[in-house]
Amino acid sequence: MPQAESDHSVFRAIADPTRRAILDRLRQGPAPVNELASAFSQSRPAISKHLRILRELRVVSEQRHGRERLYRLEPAELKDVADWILPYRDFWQASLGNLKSYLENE
Amino acid sequence: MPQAESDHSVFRAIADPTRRAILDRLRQGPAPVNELASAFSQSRPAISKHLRILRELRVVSEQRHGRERLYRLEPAELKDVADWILPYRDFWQASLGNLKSYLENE
DNA sequence: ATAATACGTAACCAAATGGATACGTATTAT
DNA sequence: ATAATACGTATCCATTTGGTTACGTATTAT
Repeated sequence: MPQAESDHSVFRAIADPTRRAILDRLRQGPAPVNELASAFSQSRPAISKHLRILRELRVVSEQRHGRERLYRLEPAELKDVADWILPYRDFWQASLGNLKSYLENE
Repeated sequence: MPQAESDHSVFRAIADPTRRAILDRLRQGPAPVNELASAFSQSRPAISKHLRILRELRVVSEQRHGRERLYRLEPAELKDVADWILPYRDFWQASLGNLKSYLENE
């Protein structure tokens, strides 16, 4: 039964490099779809699909403005990622500490 | 030309919930494959494939010990994720700040 | 009223993903 | 020497992913 339980977490959202780039761009402020599409040398529908995924996971919000749709960063959901990664921090800090000790020939 | 440039970043590695669970388990110490496999109700080869991906991205290391292979967490590469997410922190803190102001009826 | 613009969606497709089963190999137990 | 154990890998398969082109619709410009 090949079924991956279709993970709809924000981890999937940021797995794609294009979506990460979109989010990075949106950190500098909201943008309409065309601007994003022209920035990433992909077709506009492709970007639309990425935006749909980000929308459904609440990582961005859409605000219609005339015939444009402004996409805005909604970083709250990204906190899940930060929370997940936090405990690992101790580990690589420990590793760096060990390396430091080693280099200092302690 | 459907080619996603086959992203081999650590973001792909942690996109899968099983792999995240494996990493979470390894935070408590190294483990042989069978222990991991039995923990996740998947076939052992499936876990082996996940471990291969984590190995190739240097998120875990393998240490042969007799006929067992101990897998150990190597969290250094996860730092990329932490570094990427860091700038977003300002955003959701700002959002929380706004919410706080709003609730305090400022 | 008509044309142009700014999107979303549908349909389609190749490649990647994630799983299973079958098999091979090195190491330990008997 | 033989059997059991602990893996990795090969092969296969269904589903998902990420892209395309074609098309429809709402809004603005002429």
